[in-house]
Amino acid sequence: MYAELSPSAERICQAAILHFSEHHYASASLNEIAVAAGIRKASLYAHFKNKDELYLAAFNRALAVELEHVQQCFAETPASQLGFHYCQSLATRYTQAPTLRFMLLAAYIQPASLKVALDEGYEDYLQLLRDRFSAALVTAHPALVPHPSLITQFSTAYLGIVDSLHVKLVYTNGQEFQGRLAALEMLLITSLQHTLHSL
Amino acid sequence: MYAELSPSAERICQAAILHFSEHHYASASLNEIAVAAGIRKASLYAHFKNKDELYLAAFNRALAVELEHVQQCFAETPASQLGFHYCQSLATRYTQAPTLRFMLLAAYIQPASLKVALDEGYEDYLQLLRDRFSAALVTAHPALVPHPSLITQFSTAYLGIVDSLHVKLVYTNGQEFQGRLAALEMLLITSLQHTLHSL
Amino acid sequence: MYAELSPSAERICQAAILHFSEHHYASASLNEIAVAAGIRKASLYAHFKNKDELYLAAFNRALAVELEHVQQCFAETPASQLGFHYCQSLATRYTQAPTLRFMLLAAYIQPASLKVALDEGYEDYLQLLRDRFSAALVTAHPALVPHPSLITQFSTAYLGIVDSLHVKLVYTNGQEFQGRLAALEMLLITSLQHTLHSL
Amino acid sequence: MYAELSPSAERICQAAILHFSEHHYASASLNEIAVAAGIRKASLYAHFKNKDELYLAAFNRALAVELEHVQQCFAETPASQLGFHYCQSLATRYTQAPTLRFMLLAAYIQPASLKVALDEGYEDYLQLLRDRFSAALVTAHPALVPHPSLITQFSTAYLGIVDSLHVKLVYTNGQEFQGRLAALEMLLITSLQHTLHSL
DNA sequence: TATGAATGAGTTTTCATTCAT
DNA sequence: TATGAATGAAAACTCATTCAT
Repeated sequence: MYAELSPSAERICQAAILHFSEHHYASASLNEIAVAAGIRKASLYAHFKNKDELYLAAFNRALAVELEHVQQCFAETPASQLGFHYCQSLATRYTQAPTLRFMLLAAYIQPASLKVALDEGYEDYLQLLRDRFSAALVTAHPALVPHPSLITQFSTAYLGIVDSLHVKLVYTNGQEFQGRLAALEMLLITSLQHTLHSL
Repeated sequence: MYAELSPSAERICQAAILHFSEHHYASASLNEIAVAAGIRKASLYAHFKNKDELYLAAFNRALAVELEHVQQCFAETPASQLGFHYCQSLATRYTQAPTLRFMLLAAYIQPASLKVALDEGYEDYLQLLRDRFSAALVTAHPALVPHPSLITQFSTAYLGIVDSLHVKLVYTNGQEFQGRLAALEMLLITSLQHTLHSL
Repeated sequence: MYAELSPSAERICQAAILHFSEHHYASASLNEIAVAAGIRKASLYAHFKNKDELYLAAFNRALAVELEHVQQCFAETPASQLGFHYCQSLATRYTQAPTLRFMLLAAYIQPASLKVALDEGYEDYLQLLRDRFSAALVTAHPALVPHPSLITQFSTAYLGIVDSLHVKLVYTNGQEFQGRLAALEMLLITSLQHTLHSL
Repeated sequence: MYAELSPSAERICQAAILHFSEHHYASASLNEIAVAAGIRKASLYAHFKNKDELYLAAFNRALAVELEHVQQCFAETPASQLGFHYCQSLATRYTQAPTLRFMLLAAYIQPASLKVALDEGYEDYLQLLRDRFSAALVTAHPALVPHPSLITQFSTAYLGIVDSLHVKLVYTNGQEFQGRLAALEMLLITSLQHTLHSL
């Protein structure tokens, strides 16, 4: 997925993730990242060609961590939960994991030069979510198997719900998160029941 | 709602809205705004005390425009549409109206010094949406009137859907917007039918 | 001594004196002066050609006020006081009269373009002091009349004492002013006695 | 007394002393200092965090030089000179040593943010002068030892004389310096004789 | 006489990047 | 691999001055 890094580069990357989770690309300071990593600014360039490359490396690392978290969430819950365990995890994760904050920031506000690469990365994240949700959906409700368009529709809705929750986290630091989650979960569950009934 | 501006200040404000819709606060350039408005950088300061004040003035203008758009959308459609006409309008509006792009950017990524003012503004926007949706909901389905908690739940879900669509616009410039809208609309509609049935 | 000014110009001048007493030429702001005078910055130029001219006008006014104060001090005290009533007055005057603070600031720190004019003005002030002190000295001690060089020497010393007190005011806001005054007055008085004895 | 500086920082500091001796804090230009030191403006910030820090560093250096000069002057003259060798040295020193000009300017006109530090520095200078003068006084006239209040009074007067000479240097570039020095020295000497006689 | 608007020149400061060591 | 020093470019902001009204 991404290049192996030397221990020093790894340390820089961690500092960068933390910094980039609080300052978007343009207002992030390489100096602060370097100091946080225990080196001087000029030394960064021994590890990364420039700001773009460091940003990308940090993003890929953050992304990998979040992908792993998705995997775990879906692995440790029964299919009947339909991905809402992951939704539930987002609130505390957002406050505790800079990787999530960084990934969302990077997905929403991109420097033009990195737009393509960042979009692709975030698409990977969404695709994984879609796959896991779809799998859980058909496992929990095998009756849907003959209706792939319904599966698509519900998983598309699920992705929409996740993004909606992300937004709540980003712009209000999580207030009212639970209310929105409950309302949207209710929507999906009842809609699903309705749909299953009418099959 | 906001102070009247002189013609020059108005021109600057329009240029600022356009610029701020493409560059968040920290990476926006007063120089570029000035040039776009046909004046020199120093002349800005005859109209606005500093970057913060210009940003706020531009934000309030953009917000007013978006509030007006919400009003119109809900006014020109039957209640049975349940706010989905507004949702539908978002895709083209996002590409054509810098006011919407700016409002979203300002709501998601805020300079610390303006956080409170910007949050309040965006809350106004959300509150208006909630009010209009609730009104349409009870108009279209009077049976819900005795169940205020359901009204709250559906309108909370509606706001979540709107935010979710915003995100699709922001991070992919609208690709797959229609798919997400269809899926979430389906969710709400079927869930609503289900709920109405079981009353 | 200086041109008559219109009432508006007079008001500006007063505001300028106050402002210049707190900010030396280079860091003074015409805008602040204008606002303090109740007009806009551009209107200053209807009364004074530029910053230099306003500065000079204000200086000349301040100087005139201080000259008048010197006159009064010497007029209202017996010659035997030998100018120490004026010295004594300096401490409270410095805190209360912006004219004194401005005159000293302008005498010590001058913009190159006004050096000559300001120096001349301050020389007038010193010359007046010298004249008054000399007059008092010969009045109090007629025995000195045949020794003009002694009169010169003592009045030169007196000017030195006044400047020394000014400095104490300028750089420590008057702490220890009384101590210095007492010490220098003692010096002059005993020296004078000694000199008179040996005539 | 103050931090050791790298050779480059030292060069910058020298340029700063020269510049600050001619322009007080607010009207000094970092650009001119940099150019005088043979570098570009931005490079200053590799050596000093900001204007304040550079100013303070330069001031401390200038102060140290002046303290050293005081030491030397008193060391190389017999006590009977009573500090007037130092007074004599001031005239040429003022024209030749930017350190003296800078120290006086910084003592009289201070940026608010540095007031405390600069005052302390200048107090050190005055204290050293007082100590040296007192020592010379009692060495030359042991009869004063039992009268500490007289010693205080004469040294206070001495400091007043030094300040008075400074002023002459500052506001007239030294014209009439000799006259003032002679007059004030006469004052102190005759007053001292008178006092000694009457013990 | 007053002023709103405009501006060129200047200010301090930050930053990503380079390069010799 | 690390870094001190240097720098061009850019940032926000201030100011004295001008000019049409």
